[in-house]
Amino acid sequence: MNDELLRVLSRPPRERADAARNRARVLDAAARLFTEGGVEALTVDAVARAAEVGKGTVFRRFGDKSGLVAALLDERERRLQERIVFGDPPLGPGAPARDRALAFFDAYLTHLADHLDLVRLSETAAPGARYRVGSYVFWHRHLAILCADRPDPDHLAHVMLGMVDADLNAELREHGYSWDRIRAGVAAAVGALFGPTAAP
Amino acid sequence: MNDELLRVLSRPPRERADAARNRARVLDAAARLFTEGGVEALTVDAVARAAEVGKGTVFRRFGDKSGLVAALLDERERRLQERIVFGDPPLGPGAPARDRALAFFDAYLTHLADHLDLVRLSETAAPGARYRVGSYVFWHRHLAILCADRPDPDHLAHVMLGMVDADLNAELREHGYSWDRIRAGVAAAVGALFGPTAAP
DNA sequence: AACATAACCGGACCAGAGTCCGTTTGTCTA
DNA sequence: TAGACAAACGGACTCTGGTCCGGTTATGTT
Repeated sequence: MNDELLRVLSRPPRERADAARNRARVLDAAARLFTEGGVEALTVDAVARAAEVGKGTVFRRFGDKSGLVAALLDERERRLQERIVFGDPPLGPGAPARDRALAFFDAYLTHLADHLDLVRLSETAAPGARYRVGSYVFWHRHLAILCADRPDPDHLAHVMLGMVDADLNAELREHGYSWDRIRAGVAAAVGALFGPTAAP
Repeated sequence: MNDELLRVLSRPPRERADAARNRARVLDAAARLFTEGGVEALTVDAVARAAEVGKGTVFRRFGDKSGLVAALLDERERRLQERIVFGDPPLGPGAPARDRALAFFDAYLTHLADHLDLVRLSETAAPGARYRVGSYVFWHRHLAILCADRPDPDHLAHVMLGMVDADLNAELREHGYSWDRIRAGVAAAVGALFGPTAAP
C-alpha cells in the first residue's frame, strides 16, 4: 500500500487514450465549424455533433464554452507567449520595461485584430471568464513585472489590460475606429501610465 | 391633413396608460425580487410572474434583461449625473478638468461598490451591453469633454471607463482587493492619463 | 357613442448552455 | 489473461433568455 501512496503522489493524472482522442476531435470539429460558419455556428451542440461525441464530453474536457474557445486560441497565444519569454527585444527580454510593454500591446493588438470574434467569445461567454483564462493570467503577470516599480503593479496591469478587452474593442470597431487609431490610443495611454520618460 | 403632419412631427410618442402601469409593476417586482433573493432571483420569468404580466411585456418594455437591470439602476445614476451637471465642484462645473475627473471616479466607485451585482448584471447580460446603456454614454461624453485637449479624447475616455468595468472590479474584489486599494489605483491611473501636473 | 387603428398583451415556443447519471471502457494489478 | 475500478461516455433533461403572433384595449376621431 506504500507504493500505491507513492503512485498517487507522483502521478500527474495522465489523460486516458479515449479522452485525448476526443479532445482532439472536438477541437478539430470546433475549428472546422468556425472557419465554415463563423462564431455563429459555434454552438456546443453543433460542435459535439460534428465531433461525433456526446455533449457531456465537451463540457468535461473544456469546462464550459469559454474554455473550449480558449483552447481553440491557445496555440496562437502560446506563440506570442514564447516570443515574450524567449524572443528578441523589444518584445522579449533585454529592452527597457516601457518598450517591452509597448511592444507587447502592439503584438497583442495584432492578435486581437486577427481573432477578434473568437477572443470576444471566450471573454464574454461567462461573467469573469476573461480573468480566469490561463493566457490572461500570463499577460497580467508579465505586465505586473514590467511595472514593478510603480505603486500597485498588480492593479495597474489589470487597468492596462482593460484597454485590450475584446468586447470594448469590438464596440470601437463597430463605431468606425480603425485599428491604427486604437493602436495609437493604447500606445499613448500605456506611455502615460508608465510615467514620464526620464528626461535626458 | 396638415395638422396631422404637425401632430406626427411634434408628438413625442406618448406611452399608453396600460403600458406605463405595467412598466411600474415590472420595475417594482424586479426591485422586490432583488432585495429578497439577490441577483440570483432576478430571472425574467420570475419578474414577469411577480409583476403578474406576460414575459413578452417585460421584453417589449425593456428590450432585454440588461435593459431591465439598467432601468433598475437608472434613478441612482441619474442622481450622480445631476451632481455632475449642476452640482458643486469638484464634481460639478467650476473645477479644473483633472480634479473633476478624479471626483467623478471617486463618486462612481462609491456607486459601484453599492450596486456591484446589479451593475455587473447589466453590463454582462449581453455582449456589448455595457456600451449601449444610456448612462455609459453619459459618463463617456463627460470624460471625453474633460480631456478634450488630449490627442484622442474619445478613445481615452473609453480607456478610463475600462477601469471601472463591473466585471473586472467584481473579480478584483473576489481576489481580496479592498475598495480603498481600487480607489487608489484608479486615482493614480487617471492622474497619469491626464498627463503630468503643470509644474508650479 | 361608435369606430378605426396602432399599440399593447400574454404565454406558447425556441435555442443554447450547462447538469446528471446509468452505462461503457481504458488501464493497472494479480 | 482475468478482474477491478476509476475515468470517461453520451444524451436526455433542466434552466433561462429571447421571439412570435393571434387576440385585446387604449386613444383619438367623427
